[in-house]
Amino acid sequence: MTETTKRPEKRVTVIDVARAAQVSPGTVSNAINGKRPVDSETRARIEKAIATLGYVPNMAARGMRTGRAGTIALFSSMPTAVAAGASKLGFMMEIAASAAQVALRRNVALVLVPPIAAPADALRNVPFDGALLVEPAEDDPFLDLLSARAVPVVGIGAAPRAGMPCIDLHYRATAKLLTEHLLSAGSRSFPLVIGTSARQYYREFEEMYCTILASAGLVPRVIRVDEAHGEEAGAAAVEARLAEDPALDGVLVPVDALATGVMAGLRAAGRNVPRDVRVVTRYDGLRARTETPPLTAVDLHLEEAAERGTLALLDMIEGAETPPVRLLPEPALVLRASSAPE
Amino acid sequence: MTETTKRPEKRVTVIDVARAAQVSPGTVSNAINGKRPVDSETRARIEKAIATLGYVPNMAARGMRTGRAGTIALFSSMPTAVAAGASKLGFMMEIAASAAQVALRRNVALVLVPPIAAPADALRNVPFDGALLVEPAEDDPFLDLLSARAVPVVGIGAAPRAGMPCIDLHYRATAKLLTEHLLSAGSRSFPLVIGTSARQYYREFEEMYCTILASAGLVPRVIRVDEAHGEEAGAAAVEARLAEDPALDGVLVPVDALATGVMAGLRAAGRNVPRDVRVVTRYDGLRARTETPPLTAVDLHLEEAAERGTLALLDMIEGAETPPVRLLPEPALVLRASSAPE
DNA sequence: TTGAAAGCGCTAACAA
DNA sequence: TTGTTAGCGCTTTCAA
Repeated sequence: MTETTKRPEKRVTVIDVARAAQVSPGTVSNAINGKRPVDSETRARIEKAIATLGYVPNMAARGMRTGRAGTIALFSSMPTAVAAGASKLGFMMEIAASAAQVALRRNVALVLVPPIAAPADALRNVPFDGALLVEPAEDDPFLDLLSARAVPVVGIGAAPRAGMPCIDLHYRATAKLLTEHLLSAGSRSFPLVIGTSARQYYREFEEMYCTILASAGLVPRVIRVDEAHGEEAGAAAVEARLAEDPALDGVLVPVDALATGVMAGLRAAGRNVPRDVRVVTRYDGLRARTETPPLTAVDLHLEEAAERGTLALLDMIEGAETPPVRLLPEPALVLRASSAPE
Repeated sequence: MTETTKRPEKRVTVIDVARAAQVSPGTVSNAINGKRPVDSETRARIEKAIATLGYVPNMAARGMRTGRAGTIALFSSMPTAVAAGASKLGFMMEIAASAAQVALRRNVALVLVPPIAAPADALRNVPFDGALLVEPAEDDPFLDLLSARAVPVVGIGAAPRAGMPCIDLHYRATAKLLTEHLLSAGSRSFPLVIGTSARQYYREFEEMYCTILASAGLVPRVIRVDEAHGEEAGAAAVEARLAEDPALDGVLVPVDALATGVMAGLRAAGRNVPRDVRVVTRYDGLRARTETPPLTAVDLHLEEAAERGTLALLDMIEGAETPPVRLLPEPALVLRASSAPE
């Protein structure tokens, strides 16, 4: 039984390449990674050996040495029902598309973590060097998971915990924009419809809305509906409200899935949008654009938010200090038929 | 200098946990992974030690032993210009959302790889156990990368190379559906507008379109435009065609970015859709839905395609044999105003 | 049910 | 510019 007969075709390793190229494994490594200069002739031999043997570096082993997974994770925690349906995770996916491209330019890949039942379990074997958290709730289950991993985290929206760097999505400015738009379009009696979960997003919207209405001499009215029930909850809420307030002439409903529900409720109640009632929402996604009539919404500059968040995260992973909050351009109104002025 | 004074806070490892729980590292591993039974009392000690020390397993080390990265990658290679713009990678992202959820249920995460300039370089340090390839071109740069990695691959659309398992997106049936729809809606002179790259998608569309038109006694006309030029190319193509054929009364333009361009071209030429010209496209994404008027498109069952593709891939990774082609429900027409019958 | 020990493949420190 | 060597943290035999 000679050496040449050895059967079990093992994985080709640096050692095999080194032997074939008559150099040491360290030199092979340096030829591949360019961390140290390698003589061009030596490099040629190594490259030839790599090609001949069909060597593919073992990422896991490399990761073990370097301490890098080569990936970052994007988490989105919105209640599934809100995210699902027509716009199917649209908000998250819009961020994901940009983040993935930016990260890849720095040789890091983006891992997608949509809302799931048992995150800790599902991610048992999934390595990542850092995380982007999209509009986390304050009791977000992902937060524990991430603090256990002890990796850098950047929030997109607002920081759920003090000290977490984040890309500010300008909740207050957005609320102001929409509330004042309804006012100037002529609405005088319009509730704010938001979800029940604990989110800074809701809190700041509510605060801004109430302040503006009060100073305009109007009565604010906040309706909370369970996002988990999606569109139907939105429809039911607006129908109930119409019964109490037949003079209702607008609805500010930032969550797009609820907005679609509100539209259905108004249709069912025989109200015309925008003639009788104006409706505005926040995220300018598929739902807002394909509603009949299409909904006035807000350009949040999500693409830019994703890019900055990703770059900040990559910097943190590489050990850089990061300013806690990165600024975005101000949100801009996207005017559509649902809130045409009188 | 006592043991308690050791300063450099090192990572907590199985060894530390084992010491604290007074067991061997192997037992800690088994307690965590449940591969071997562990006495419940012992397990309790280990769990306590893990909690106390804040132990987090090192995924890279685990991956090195098990040979699993814990991720799969989703590649999409469509020319950027087509994918970008309003519907920003919509097709890929729709698949991604479903695939990510299905994969996570099997404790595997999805890595997103949108079209990029230097894929081999960008993915240098990114480990994955398998790949989904969305509508690959025949000379797709990702194919080399994947064969170098020697991981299982599943195509979504059609297999670019013989032997690759794939989820069939029914190109022929889709082409038939759209062509016959235009015919039965009353169109008699309608070109097929497709891209210039080498894709099975285009080839099968062309073939089916030509066959049907010929057997209806009509003259097929195929217009190829460079997808990289996006909407403008579509607009220019249809305007040129109108000059040659003023009787043009329909356009079959499967690529949605080109369809948007065709619509713009028709508008510029003063043609009304659908009164003068009917337009139909394939992917029922943001573009089709928000065009004015909205475009007739096809329900490709992308969600189901993504799910089946992902499951097939995971099975392959686990060593199962996979039938080369998985069947999907037949594509279904989504009728919209752009092709209303006479 | 548990322990001891080998070693996965790579990179980085040190030496030459 | 290159070689030598140690060891990252884990799982998995084999033995008890």
